[in-house]
Amino acid sequence: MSVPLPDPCDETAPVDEATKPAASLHEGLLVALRDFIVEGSLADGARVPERALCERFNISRTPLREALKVLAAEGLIELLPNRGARIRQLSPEDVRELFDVMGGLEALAGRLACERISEAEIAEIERMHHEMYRFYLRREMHGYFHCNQAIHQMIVAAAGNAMLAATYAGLAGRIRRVRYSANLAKDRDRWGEAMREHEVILDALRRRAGAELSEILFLHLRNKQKAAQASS
Amino acid sequence: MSVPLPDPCDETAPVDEATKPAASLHEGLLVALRDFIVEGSLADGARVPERALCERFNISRTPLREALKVLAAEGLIELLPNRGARIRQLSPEDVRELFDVMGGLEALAGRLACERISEAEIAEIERMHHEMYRFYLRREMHGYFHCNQAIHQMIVAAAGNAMLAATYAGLAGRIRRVRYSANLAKDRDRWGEAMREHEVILDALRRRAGAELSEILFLHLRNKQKAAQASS
DNA sequence: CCGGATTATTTTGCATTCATTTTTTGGAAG
DNA sequence: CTTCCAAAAAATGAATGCAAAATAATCCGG
Repeated sequence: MSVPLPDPCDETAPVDEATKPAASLHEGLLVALRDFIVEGSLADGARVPERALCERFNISRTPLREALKVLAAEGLIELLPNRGARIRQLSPEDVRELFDVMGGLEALAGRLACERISEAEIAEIERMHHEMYRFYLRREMHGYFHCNQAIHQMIVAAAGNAMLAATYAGLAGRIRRVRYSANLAKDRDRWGEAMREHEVILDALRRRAGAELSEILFLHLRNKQKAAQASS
Repeated sequence: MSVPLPDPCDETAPVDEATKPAASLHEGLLVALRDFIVEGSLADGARVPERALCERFNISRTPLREALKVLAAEGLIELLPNRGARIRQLSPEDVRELFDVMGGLEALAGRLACERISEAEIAEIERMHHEMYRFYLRREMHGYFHCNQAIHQMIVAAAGNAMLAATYAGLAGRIRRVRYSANLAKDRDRWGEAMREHEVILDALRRRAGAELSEILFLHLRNKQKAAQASS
């Protein structure tokens, strides 16, 4: 009774973020296709078979092509005029650049996180850190990487900046195809070094030393990049 | 003779970057539409008239809708299921977030620029700086802002990181609709302060003090944000 | 005269269709 | 047997068509 006119021009915020998954068919297709590509279902540099994907997702070419255009804008695929799409393969130089940008964004995340992170959030990151440490001691790569990614993700989330999170997620998706995992196996020293860096990161976060954390995070990513590059 | 089979999978690089402008109709439309929106031809929060734009650009709905999807992915517009697109209006919070992310990216740019910038590039930035100073002395806002943007752009370019440049450009496009210009007029102190900050930026760049420049640039953007916010 | 429901119009989303371009296939000449 | 060229086949880019949803307009009851 208090809202007789549900003003049709009032779509500013009411969209429930929790209901997002089922937003629309296009949105769903986009997510599905992105996953399909990021998961590595298509070979690196391979052409994207339009027709096959239409059958695979049971849709016509129109929505598929729309999704393809978006994915191209995101940098996951590239469009060759009159020749369709192909999985974009990142050159070593591209990967280097991506690592640096992600380093810059994580540095920013660290700084912002120090300004607003709660004790509870720090505690959660500490828990994850210790879990990661256990994996490190047992030399369990898979678990270690999972925790590692989770920690970095949590720092980004703790920054409380949606634009940052979105930008970061976009770049993370593009680099996911690059298997920079499994490289530590050949480089035990790097693994230990990374673990120590994480100790320092956590310490700076606890002290809420923004500038310091920012610096460490960037260098941490730089080191990660160097390690990945060396073993590639 | 050495290449009997022009391997159809070898489209890695030959695409001439200089010939890009006329890449394809879709690409052209995308640029045109983006400009059309960024330039402010559509009111903030207004619905995007699909049909009208089709006539405006003399194309059918299919390519237009593709472009719309891409623009939505870029964050310039938002898609309401079954209700079309509307110009995305940035909340003060969004703007705050954007400024921080751009600050983070410029901080990164400054750091990277210090690693690789040439004397010639520094000299060019210095020239622009002095030109900006002249505009400052004469209180010519328009020219001042032009130089200001050019300097920041040059620092990003000097970083020599295409991913960074692309990411930065994307965010810059989104914020262009926000008129944070003309705010210095009401705040002479901020103007002088900004000018002094630019002196420090240039100094750090000359000394190639990466971490220092990084810090200054981020804070410079923070101050810019505060000034914009205060006068809004 | 106003409010609410019903119908008509417009708009959106997707499928289908058409014109070009590209790629493949076939064949003939060298 | 290779190479070049031509025609067939397939794929791409864009326009049109059609069902469903949303918005606007109309009509009827109070």
